[in-house]
Amino acid sequence: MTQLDTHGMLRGAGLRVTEPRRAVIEALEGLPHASADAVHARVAQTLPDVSLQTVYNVLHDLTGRGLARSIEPGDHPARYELRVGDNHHHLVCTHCGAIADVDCVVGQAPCLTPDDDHGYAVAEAEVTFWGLCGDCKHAVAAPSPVSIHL
Amino acid sequence: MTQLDTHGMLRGAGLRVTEPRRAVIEALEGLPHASADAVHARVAQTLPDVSLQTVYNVLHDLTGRGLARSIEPGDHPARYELRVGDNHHHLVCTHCGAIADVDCVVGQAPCLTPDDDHGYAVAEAEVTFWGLCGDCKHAVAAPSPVSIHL
DNA sequence: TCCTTCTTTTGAATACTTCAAATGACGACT
DNA sequence: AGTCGTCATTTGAAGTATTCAAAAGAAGGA
Repeated sequence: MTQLDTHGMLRGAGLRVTEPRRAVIEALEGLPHASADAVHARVAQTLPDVSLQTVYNVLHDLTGRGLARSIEPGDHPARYELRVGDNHHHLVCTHCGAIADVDCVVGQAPCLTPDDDHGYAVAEAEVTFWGLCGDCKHAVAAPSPVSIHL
Repeated sequence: MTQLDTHGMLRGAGLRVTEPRRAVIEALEGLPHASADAVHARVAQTLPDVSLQTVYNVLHDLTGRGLARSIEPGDHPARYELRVGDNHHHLVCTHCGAIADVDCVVGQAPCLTPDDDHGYAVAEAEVTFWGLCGDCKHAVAAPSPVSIHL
């Protein structure tokens, strides 16, 4: 099990060390690609009084300081992950919103560049693969007779 | 100016031909990458009684029948475009949300196919380039003294 | 022209996220 | 160890983009 130095992470980023913040980081470690709501539920297991608003605040602080990254897939709620700095992309399930990491086999940062930047100062290339995850693949393709009558 | 056969487009897709629908298609022709709100404003110039709800309905119908495509960039409102069927990507301004088309990307092909699909049935690879558009590049980098005191 | 079905309207509701003011706690400094 | 200023958290509400639902209206095949 990777030992997280939550204290060092926070202090190194210039943030005060508090229980809610440590708990959010640990939640993200256990739940990669978790939504704010999922993080809140996980944090509540050990710190029942931490509000959802605080989770949003913390996630905002973490992403602002580069300790976390937010993923905003289309119409699904935002997800958060601790993997920052490495160049990886995501597989997103169009049905349930589940996310899996895809490592960029070509290695270094933006593996793609536009042929015409239209005057934009391009900072990042984001690749999202849309599809059905293992569970939804079966659920959607072959719904049980019961589920039809919902 | 390209003459749009709105009647043929709608009938060909199995949709009834109505003024609001023709107006939405024409709005998208004049405003590529427009938001629902922007489409509504444009439509209202000729058909003031068309509601925003109707615009949402029409956009939903058009995307459902493959006549239009929706782009959902992070936390910006959804945008719509008539360009469908060709494989192109987008440049999105992180500051104002402006969108420009990118016809093709140069770089390593492996990035457009996941090395490990994690059991997903991948349907599409979407590439989004994030950056600052021409206007925002200057506005953000060198704000005028006046704007600082807002 | 009639009639069925699809569209549009109106009004409200939802989900996710952010804003704001007051209370509370971290930690730099003494 | 104690003080104090600044930053965090809580509480409660507001906001934005979008969707739901029921009733009235229009398209177009027979």
